Amino acid sequence: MEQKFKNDAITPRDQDFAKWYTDVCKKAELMDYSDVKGFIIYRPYGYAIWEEIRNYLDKKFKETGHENVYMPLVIPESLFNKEKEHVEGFAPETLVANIGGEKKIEDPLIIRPTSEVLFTSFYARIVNSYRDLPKLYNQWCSVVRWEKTTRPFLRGSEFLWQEGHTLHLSEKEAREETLQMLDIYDNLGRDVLAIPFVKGRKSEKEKFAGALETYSIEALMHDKRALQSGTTHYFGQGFTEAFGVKYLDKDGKIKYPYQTSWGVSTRLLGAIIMVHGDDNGLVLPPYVAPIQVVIVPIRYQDEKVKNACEKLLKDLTKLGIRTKLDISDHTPGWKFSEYEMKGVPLRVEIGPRDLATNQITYVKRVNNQKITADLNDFELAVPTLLKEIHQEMYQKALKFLNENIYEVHSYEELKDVVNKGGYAKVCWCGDEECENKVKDDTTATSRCMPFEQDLFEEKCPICGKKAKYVIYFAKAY
RNA sequence: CCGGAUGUAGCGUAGCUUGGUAUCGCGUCAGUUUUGGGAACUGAAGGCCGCUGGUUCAAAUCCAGUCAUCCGGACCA
Repeated sequence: MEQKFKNDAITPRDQDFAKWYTDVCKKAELMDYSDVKGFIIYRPYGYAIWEEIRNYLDKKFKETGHENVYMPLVIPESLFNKEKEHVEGFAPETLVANIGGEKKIEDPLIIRPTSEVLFTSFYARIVNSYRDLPKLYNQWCSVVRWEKTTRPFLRGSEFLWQEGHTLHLSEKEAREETLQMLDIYDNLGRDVLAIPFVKGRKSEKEKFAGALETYSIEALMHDKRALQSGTTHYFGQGFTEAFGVKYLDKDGKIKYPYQTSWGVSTRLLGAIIMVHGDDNGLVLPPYVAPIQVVIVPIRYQDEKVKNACEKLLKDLTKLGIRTKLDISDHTPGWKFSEYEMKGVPLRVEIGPRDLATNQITYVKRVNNQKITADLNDFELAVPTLLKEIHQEMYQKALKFLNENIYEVHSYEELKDVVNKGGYAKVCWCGDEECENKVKDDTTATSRCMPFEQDLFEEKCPICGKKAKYVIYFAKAY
């Protein structure tokens, strides 16, 4: 049996994690490669996951007063060059168009790697009065970064994301916005993706080009490497001054607004795969799963089975549960494996044997637990099981995260932790030199400084100077 | 961008050393019997051997270049 299906088997997760990852991406039909390096095809099953994330976030954004807009794909190079730090951060990875029709374009067009300058230059034209603020804009789009090393979802030359860009009257309000959006991302993990994050502020070295402060949520993958999963930035007035965004305030003075930006991308799909997946393939958290429940009939030609399946499909769909009834010619065993690989959270088996006692069999993808229950109780049972599955997945991931955070007290310990994987929680002096040293010695980088700054050591274990911040170091994607 | 590996049907592969028109399995299609953990039999279809150029009477095979993917490093969401 095992021999027979060797060809399309997924590489075992702990044998070769990278290969396992790409196997899952392709075999669960999330994506495919295109003809251009780093540009992937989002297949319906993968794209649907992104749509669920988008639906959830879009609702949250609107609830907090944001509006969607759409900005152009291209930025004139001359405009892009206006903010020095920002340009220096992105210049090495831009794709530039300089031919239009058959003529050379004198001011070449940069395919947006992010849209700070587009938003800011637009804001410069529409913001004149304190009455025009705040401006709370967001856009769903794709951006292009000319990456050297690419991997599906984790690092692409083009990726899908949302980018929020806001302007505020006061520093306080802008800082609150930055943290509010970070919380929305954190809640997305907790309530939808079943992914717990480590969150906090980035060091000077790791913050976004042009930002005064960057915050991030960081997930821990199964191979114990960190994945930056979302960022929010506080810009202060750097961009608004550079682009001349100014308004006349109540007091008759000309002022510059305070700015933020924030984004999450299709990289989250990578996080879902690498946090929850196992040797049988994908394991999807119920609230983003394109198919939440799959009904596998056994002996579909049996009238009783057919009727029960069709009724259940109809009733569950009516309840708003994304349900699929697979009546294809494959054997039940094939279907079991197929939907396990595709990570469907809950499977329902209906056969003559079940129906004889008016029962159905539920199987949870996350732990393969089988539950036999009365057919008529589905209305309560299915939503309850989905919720349970979500909780179990979250708790499992949380346990894994907590087991892989280590407070370290010496440099040897720090190196040890990051080398074997996981977060080293360090009392750090704040000097970039120490970050560089860790990176040189281990390739690990600082991830973020948690909001709870309970220093547990006097001295920085890297240099021996006075410790100022609690910070996480880890090897990251 | 640097180092290593790979590219033959939808997938996994044989053939390459020593040039002669491509092997096998899975999948696909048709039919029959099947169906509680990846069904069986019979028959059929499916190939610019990644791409471009060179050597040769002849290239999957030899040579050069190029593109893509994977792994490791440097760089970044």
